[in-house]
Amino acid sequence: MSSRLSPPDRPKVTIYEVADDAGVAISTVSRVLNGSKEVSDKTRKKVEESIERLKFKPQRTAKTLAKQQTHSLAVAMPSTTSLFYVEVLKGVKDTLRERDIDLLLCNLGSTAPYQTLGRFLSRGAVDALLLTSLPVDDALAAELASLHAPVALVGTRHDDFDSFYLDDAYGARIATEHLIEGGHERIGMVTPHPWAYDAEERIRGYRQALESAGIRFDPQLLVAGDTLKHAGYSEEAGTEGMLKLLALREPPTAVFVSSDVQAFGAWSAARDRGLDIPRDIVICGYDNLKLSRYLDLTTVSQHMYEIGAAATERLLDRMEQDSDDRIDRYFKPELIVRASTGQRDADAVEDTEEE
Amino acid sequence: MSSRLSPPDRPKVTIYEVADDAGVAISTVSRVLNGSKEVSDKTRKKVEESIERLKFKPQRTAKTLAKQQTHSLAVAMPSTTSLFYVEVLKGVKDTLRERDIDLLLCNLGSTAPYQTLGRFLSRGAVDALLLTSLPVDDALAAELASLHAPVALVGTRHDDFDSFYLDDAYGARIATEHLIEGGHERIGMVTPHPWAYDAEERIRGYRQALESAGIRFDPQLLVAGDTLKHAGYSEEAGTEGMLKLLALREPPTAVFVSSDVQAFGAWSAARDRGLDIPRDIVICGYDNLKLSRYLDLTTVSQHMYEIGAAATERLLDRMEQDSDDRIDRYFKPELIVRASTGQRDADAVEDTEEE
DNA sequence: TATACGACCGGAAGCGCTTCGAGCCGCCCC
DNA sequence: GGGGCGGCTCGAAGCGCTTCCGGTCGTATA
Repeated sequence: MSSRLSPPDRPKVTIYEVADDAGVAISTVSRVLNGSKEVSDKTRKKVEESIERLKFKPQRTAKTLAKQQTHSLAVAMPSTTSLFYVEVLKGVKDTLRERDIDLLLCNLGSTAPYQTLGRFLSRGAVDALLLTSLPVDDALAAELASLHAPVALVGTRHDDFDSFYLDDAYGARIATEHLIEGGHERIGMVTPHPWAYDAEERIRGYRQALESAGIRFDPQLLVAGDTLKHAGYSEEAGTEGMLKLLALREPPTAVFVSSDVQAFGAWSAARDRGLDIPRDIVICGYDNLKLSRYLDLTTVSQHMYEIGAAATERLLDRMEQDSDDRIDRYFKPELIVRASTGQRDADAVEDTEEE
Repeated sequence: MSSRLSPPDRPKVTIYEVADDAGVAISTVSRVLNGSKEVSDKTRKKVEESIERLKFKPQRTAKTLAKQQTHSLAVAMPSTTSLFYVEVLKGVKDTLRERDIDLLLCNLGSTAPYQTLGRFLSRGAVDALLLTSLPVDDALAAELASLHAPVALVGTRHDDFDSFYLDDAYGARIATEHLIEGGHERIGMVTPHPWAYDAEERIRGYRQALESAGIRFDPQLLVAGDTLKHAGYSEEAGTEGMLKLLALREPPTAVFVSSDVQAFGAWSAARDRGLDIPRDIVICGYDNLKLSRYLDLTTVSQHMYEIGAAATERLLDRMEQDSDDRIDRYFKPELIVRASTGQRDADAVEDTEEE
């Protein structure tokens, strides 16, 4: 237990040494560090020279304690490594670029997201929080409020916090309508276990579209994750869902899958059964992952990057000037038609890779 | 400028309140907090009750200052959002799970990775660093050493630091050999601008394989990123590279592409030209992204997840018990044969999604 | 019964920075 | 020439924890 927690022997050059060296008080050093104008040019110069000579680097942690600000922004997401969130994260990171703000990652596993988040927040070490996907109930709302730090919600919403979310119902509706326009009537849907708000919404959109077209909703055609071994937005879930649909006495001729990743799984399941896409069965995904283009997968674009960027922007604003009004903004998804639903590839938009 | 940097009015309950409430000294409270055994059961209980009653949460930042430890691990990578690094990150995160350690992300853009890293490190707020891909020169080595914190290198190596890297030459060699065994002699290669060590190595492996097979190396068949508009491991780079190869008087019949992402680009370029894969041209990628399975892309697996996990494990070990010996471990890539090189899909391994 | 010792706890000095109140000095004004 | 006013600087008091140093007991030992 007494493992030598090496008290690091960093050749600590502190603000005191600088002050000594420059022959001033530490408060003066602090002032030049922070660009206060209450310092004469002469002493400023002197201090700057000492800083340079001593290679002094102000220690972030001390400032943190003194100012009660951590200079960090946390992003909490169910799975940092899911392809979906990668896009959001990229939006965050790009708008954080060049800012002197640390990016903390918090992974809410899928098992106990609320506890994980709670534990993370109780460490009390963030100036702002971007929370994705997790539905905000009253308990969580209270916890978030008690942070006394700006919070932005992405892909979920709550009256008390800035919310940036998606019209999932709309997205599902335009996807389903597209399938209907393609002449399909038996349209299946594969969706994850709806522990998240968005899943419900997409189901709603799907049913709306069917209804408007006068197609009766057949419960058999709706495969939800909670009836499968694999839940969530995984490929395996997609595979399993598709197999279940194909096993029906009267299988669907078109399938709307709740995410591209699941769609990949569904796709390979169909292919393994010897089915040709789109000849024998058509598939429409959701998310518009960049890679979907290579499968020629029709899908729904969610502008995740933009959302991540917008939310971060807002957090930054509120970090330096808090405001009481709440943003409540939602993004409309967009249908991207490709070959997997029988249309010819008509990709106009080419998003450019910046990295 | 005098933007009200809201001095948060958090109902601060500190260790002092707890001490007051429990009728003990703050040092005792601290001892209870840290599970010191030098405290009687009676007082411990008393203190714990006060903590509970007051809902006291020790403030991480104060501890940080006092102990000179930040309880955080930073991961620095060229592009946090590249699909490649996502796997590494997942390995990191999974082994960090349940540990009371913050995960900081540092994005070295591709423009000025060294500066970006330098700036990040000078903030001096990490207990450990996992650095990927960036070649470590003497200046950087010195900088890293001056951190006085454990450092692990992934995908690059240096004598002074724990290194976990890949035998890129070997990976490229087995890929190329596979193509040769398929009866190909005109084998192209698409590689990014070699600002990274691995690119060179892969070129070396490619040439080795050709040489062993008695095939003359044709410079025309090697398309490097520095001759293209799009550099790096992007799809666009792959597309452009493939087009360049196809434009040759005598185009290759097989192409080894340095990354799966580029391979996707190359793939679609070939397809757009009306070429069938693998009938007209075969393609082999590198990385074994999960999604490559859906394109049936032959590729080379790099075990990125395992590497990320191993490196993190090591960092954690050294955080609590530093050691002077250096790990120098490299991982052998593995060829994954699929339909894109004319073989029938033989996927045995099914990695399971855990999230 | 005196001594030693260990368990337990309080006090106080940091950790390295920010910030506020106060002081000094030179200058302008009446 | 005295008072006042700014510009500039210093000193010291935090920020909320950790930890070392002693001190006070109660108990075991001679």
